[in-house]
Amino acid sequence: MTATPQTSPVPARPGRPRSARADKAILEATLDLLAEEAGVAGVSMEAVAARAGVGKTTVYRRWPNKERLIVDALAALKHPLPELAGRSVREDLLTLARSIGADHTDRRSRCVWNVLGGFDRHPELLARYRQEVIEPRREVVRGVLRRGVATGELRPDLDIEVAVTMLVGAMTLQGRVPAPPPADPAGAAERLAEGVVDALLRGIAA
Amino acid sequence: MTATPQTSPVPARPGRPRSARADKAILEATLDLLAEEAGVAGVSMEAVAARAGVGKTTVYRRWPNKERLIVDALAALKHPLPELAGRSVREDLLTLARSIGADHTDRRSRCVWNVLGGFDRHPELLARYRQEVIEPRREVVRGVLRRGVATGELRPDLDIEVAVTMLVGAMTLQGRVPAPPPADPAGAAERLAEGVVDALLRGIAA
Amino acid sequence: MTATPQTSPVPARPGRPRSARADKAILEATLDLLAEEAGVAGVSMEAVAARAGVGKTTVYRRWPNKERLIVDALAALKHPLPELAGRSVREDLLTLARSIGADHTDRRSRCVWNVLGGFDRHPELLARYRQEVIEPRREVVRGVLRRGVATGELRPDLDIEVAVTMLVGAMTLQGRVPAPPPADPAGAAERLAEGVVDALLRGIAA
Amino acid sequence: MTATPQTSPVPARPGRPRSARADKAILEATLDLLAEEAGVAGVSMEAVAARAGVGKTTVYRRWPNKERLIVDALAALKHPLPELAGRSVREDLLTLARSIGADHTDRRSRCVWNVLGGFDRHPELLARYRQEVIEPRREVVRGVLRRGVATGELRPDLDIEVAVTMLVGAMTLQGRVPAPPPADPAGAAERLAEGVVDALLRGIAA
DNA sequence: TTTTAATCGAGACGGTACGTCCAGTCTTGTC
DNA sequence: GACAAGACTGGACGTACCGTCTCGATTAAAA
Repeated sequence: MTATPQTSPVPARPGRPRSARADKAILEATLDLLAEEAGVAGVSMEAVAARAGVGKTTVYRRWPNKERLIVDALAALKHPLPELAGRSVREDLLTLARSIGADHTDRRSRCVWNVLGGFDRHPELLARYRQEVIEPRREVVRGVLRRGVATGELRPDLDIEVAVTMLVGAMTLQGRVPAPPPADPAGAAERLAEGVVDALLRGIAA
Repeated sequence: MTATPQTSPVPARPGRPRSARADKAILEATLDLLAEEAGVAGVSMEAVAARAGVGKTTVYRRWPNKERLIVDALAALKHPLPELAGRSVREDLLTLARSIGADHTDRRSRCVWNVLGGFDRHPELLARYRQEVIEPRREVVRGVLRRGVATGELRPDLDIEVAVTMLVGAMTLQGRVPAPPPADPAGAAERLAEGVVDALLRGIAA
Repeated sequence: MTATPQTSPVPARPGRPRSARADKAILEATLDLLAEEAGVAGVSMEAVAARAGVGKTTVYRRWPNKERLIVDALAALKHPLPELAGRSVREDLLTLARSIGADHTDRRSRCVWNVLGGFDRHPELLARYRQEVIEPRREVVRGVLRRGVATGELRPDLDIEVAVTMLVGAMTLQGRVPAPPPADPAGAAERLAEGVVDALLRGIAA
Repeated sequence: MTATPQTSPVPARPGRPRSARADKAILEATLDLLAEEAGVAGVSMEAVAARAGVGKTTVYRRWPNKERLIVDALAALKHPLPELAGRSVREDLLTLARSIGADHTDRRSRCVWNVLGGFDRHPELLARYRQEVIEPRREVVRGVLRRGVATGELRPDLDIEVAVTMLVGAMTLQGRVPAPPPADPAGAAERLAEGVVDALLRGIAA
């Protein structure tokens, strides 16, 4: 039984409450700037504040520095986890592969990597990003694989972590390192997703 | 014995020749700074020049901007491509997986990603990096897979690009996204390499 | 006996009355900060409110801005006008010279000038300060001089304003412009007061 | 005999020399801003840099903070010491009184006080201003008085410091403290100068 | 006793300026 | 010419106050 209103343990902090509109405007502005040509480099606290129609103070009151702001903006950006049909391992993995692929294809999400890069100096930030954004996604994949092992669809001796990393790694890398991105990145991602899931399931050995 | 100045086919530009020592000192300084706690963020042209004991002019005479300098420094860092025994596909893939893993495990190489991130705005740089650093490595992997198909070790209908991406993606991601890196990253990388190659070869389906 | 509430011509506004303690605390805090090492520069409305244990609103409800607050604080600080014996012009002028000197010797009063400086932009403030603080003092000096003329102690053709300015100017300047202030500022002020009054009375010509 | 060029002990510092134009532009801009309606409060380092057409860095390279810059600007502003005829003490004192008066009448000089005020926290600045600007002027007055004593024009027992302070104090104060400044400040200053010198010479006693 | 209305503290708001740090360029004199 | 030194413009960084604006909680007199 939770506390009743009159005994609420969170008695509303004193002072003027923070503006929810400001919160939203700042995040929006950040994402906007991120999506423009300059990418992360185009995000400056001053620009964010200006575009959000907000004082710099208001930004700094909520986020202690640029990195933190960008991580939060990015976290707000991740596509929601997809619904899984649960009919077969193959179908579920395909759904997940597509979803992860989408997270790395669209204009704004691509720059997650830029930020992540700067995290060598902010280990606690990277940790937070991992915990809040990455792990939940990996966990879903793990769940599908575990279920597959249980139902006998997958090998009983499967190293789940390895399989997760292969799926996520392949979908993450796509469009980033290989030769000039194709004219039709979405189509390419789709084909890759299918290819990866099938290769993973059947193996590549003859 | 290299060509003496007077027989050089490049008839020796007038004025003082560029100092080879400066070139080296600058690259070294860049790598040093990269390896320090601040990572890429700690690399500023001023710091590089100062540490190299060189004027800023001298740096800018050779590299037009910070990104270019860092790419070149990083390129000098990549582990050389390993020798392949050629006895079996599995053995060769394992060798390659280890090598790629190593490229993303050690202190300095990790920050390649930071830089890559900033490349959305410098497509020609990303292209150059892909062409000079990444493609040669992918090509080696491709070669092994093609040979495997030819010898019948691998499925004849194998989608080689997909397989390359799975191998490289998995090894690239390792240690980056999953929960706090293990105490023994080198050992973990080794285990991952084996797991990935085997999963890739045999598939994960029952 | 002062007017009782019910006969008061100001029939007590509705709502909670202003706290007299707050008034005092704010003025005290201002003077405190003024007296600290940072001087006027150390007085910020936030610091005043904090030190007075009062909300910023409470300060701004009483004083419209920093200048006004500081003037009022300073006005509260001026030494009261001294009693004049009236036995001789010399004695009275000496008393006044000492009093004015004291106003410019002690730690907090010194900074009156700082504030006055900023008044070029607030002419109405300067006017108020002149009217409420300075003129009353000059008027006392004027009175003494007029009386001296009347009693025949001073020249009949004396330009009173000039004489006032000389006395006040000399005592105001002391300790401010000349080389490093003496170890014993009070003693120096005393000697200066005597010297000034005598030079003024007798002239410096042979 | 000073060092010849080739053995110069100041062998020209390495690097690009500082731009003399920038120096001048910055000082000009500062004085400009000082003279505008806002006075000292209108002088911000950003405004100075902008108006001087110069980067903020360039200002900060030369002056460590706003106070220092303003003092230097102000010092450059003082009217040059007047030539003294030397024919009589009265004439010379009158010349000096007028000069000092002028220093406190014109638009820009008035704000010297504002700045001086802020010096309680920068004792070394005040010291410098005293030494470089004020003392030279007092010294000239002292010289005239000493000469007067020597020629017998002034009392042999004259306390020179007191007389200096009276003259300087009176002329400094004029236009600052008394009731609203007259329509014709220059004329008023002239009349005050004469009145002060005469009162000083003859005394005010009957 | 219940309004009613101005007070209180706390603290968020949009701004402006501070003084610092780099990027990339330019300008010296020396080698 | 290249070199080291270092000045140049420009612009973002993160901090500190200004004067204004809500909040919820007192506090007294009026109803």
